[in-house]
Amino acid sequence: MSVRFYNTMTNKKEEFVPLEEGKVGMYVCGITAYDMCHIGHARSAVVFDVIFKYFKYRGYNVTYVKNFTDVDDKIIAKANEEGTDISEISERYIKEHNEDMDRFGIARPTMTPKATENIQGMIRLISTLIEKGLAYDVDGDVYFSVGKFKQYGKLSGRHIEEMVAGARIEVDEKKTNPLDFILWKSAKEGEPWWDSPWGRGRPGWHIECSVMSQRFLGTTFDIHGGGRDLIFPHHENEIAQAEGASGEIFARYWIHNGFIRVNQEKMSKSLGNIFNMREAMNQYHPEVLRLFMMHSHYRSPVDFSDESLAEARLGMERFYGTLRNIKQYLATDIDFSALSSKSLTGNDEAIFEKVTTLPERFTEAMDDDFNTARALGYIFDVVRLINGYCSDKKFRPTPEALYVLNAAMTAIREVGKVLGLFLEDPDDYFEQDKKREAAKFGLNIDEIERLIEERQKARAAGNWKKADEIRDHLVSKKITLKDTPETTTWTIG
RNA sequence: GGCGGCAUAGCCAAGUGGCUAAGGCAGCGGUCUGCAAAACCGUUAUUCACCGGUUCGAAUCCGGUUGCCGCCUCCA
Repeated sequence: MSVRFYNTMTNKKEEFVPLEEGKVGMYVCGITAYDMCHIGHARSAVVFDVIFKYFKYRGYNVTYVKNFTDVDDKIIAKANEEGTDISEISERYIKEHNEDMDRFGIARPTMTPKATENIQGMIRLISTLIEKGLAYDVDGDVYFSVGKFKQYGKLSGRHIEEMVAGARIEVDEKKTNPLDFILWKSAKEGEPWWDSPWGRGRPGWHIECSVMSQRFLGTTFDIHGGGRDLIFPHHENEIAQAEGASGEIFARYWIHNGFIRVNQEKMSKSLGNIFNMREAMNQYHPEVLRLFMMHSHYRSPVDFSDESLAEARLGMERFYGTLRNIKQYLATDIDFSALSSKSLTGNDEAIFEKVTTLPERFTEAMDDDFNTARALGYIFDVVRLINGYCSDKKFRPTPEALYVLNAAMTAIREVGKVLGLFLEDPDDYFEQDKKREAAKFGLNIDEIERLIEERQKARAAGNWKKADEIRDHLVSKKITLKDTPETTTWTIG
């Protein structure tokens, strides 16, 4: 079996055959460093983080390159606003980006090049394009001549003539064809610049990705990814630049993630419905946000709302609840180290078989276009199975049972690691959750625990009326109690 | 105007030619519990927006209709 996924270039699911056996070269368009990251950036990061981790899980040696755009109009505007230079702005937001992504459980890519570190490579590529007659220089501005690249539009399925007729394109006197895009911009007063054969200026947006991807991954490489909105014009232009210059195929497979929506609308700055990552992480555990995203296929749009996040939180509670349960059983001093799967019989054996084959089902789901939703379904199956196993009246924590539970935990953790889930200690997870929820609802944890203690005394005395009064009071504050013979635990929400 | 995507139970969401249409949330009945909660068991779509067609057979393929969304301008 091999990994299959949807290739935007062909609009079909295809079997993935890497250029070089056992290796994957992947380039993903990163952020323009001029503002805090929002959950849309987080989704893209999660999608490619999971793909990165999954290829590694499948035994590939992956080189994952994700760039930072650190020179651009918006960065310049912000720098001018603050009376500083662009590097201060970009460095600040790259730092914020890394902090957010780390907290989100996103593994650092193999390489994270910056545009400004690759200006010479861009100048070389632009020069080649001019030599080949695919680009032209007008007063220090260099444009790509779209009409000269026969395959223009092959990724997005567009045709040059139709786009010209489409008319929403700004008229620029300097361009031969209104669809031509800029490769090099001449510097205006007060803008950062680099020397070039066409005078002082800076690169256009698209050129950096053509250069950096090929620099680190080769002229032709395996996978290029990014958000759906980058298909046109960004990725189309990257192809034109790279393939126009080299005459060879640029990226062999294209992966694009779907968008985050809010109330059925795209989340965008112009609509003012942006949720930034940091804010979201204060409201929900990063794993809850990841679970929410992975609940849907990576190419589908997902609707971001309090309801959907609350549901993801409940799902997370289910996973961690089972892991906590297993952890408690394993904390006893029953020794199961001498056992092997051969020692198991009957139900123990059947459950063991089912849980230890989870990675196989997980792989089957992920091999099919990174189907995280189906994979999660399989993990939920194991959770239900284990909960049933433990809650059976005949269940006893025998060494055999603990051996099975340990295998279940190992299997869940193994696949969870690829998805970036279940990485917390279950008790820590619930502790964090409690604090976060308490802060959200303005509740005082000490006060709650004092009331619970008071209720415990009433319960011990058989004063059910008082115990229930206290519980009702807490329930009205969204606090749920769970009594066990010895103690009472509680959760919010 | 051009290009593309989506439509599956109360909600979220897999499934893209053939076993009983995954899984989660919510609901209902039961087990457990002082009562609850959690957990478990059972139950909840003869049916996959609508209309035609292809096929022995379609949620899945084809054509049309309706609705929603994205891209075509910076955008993950």
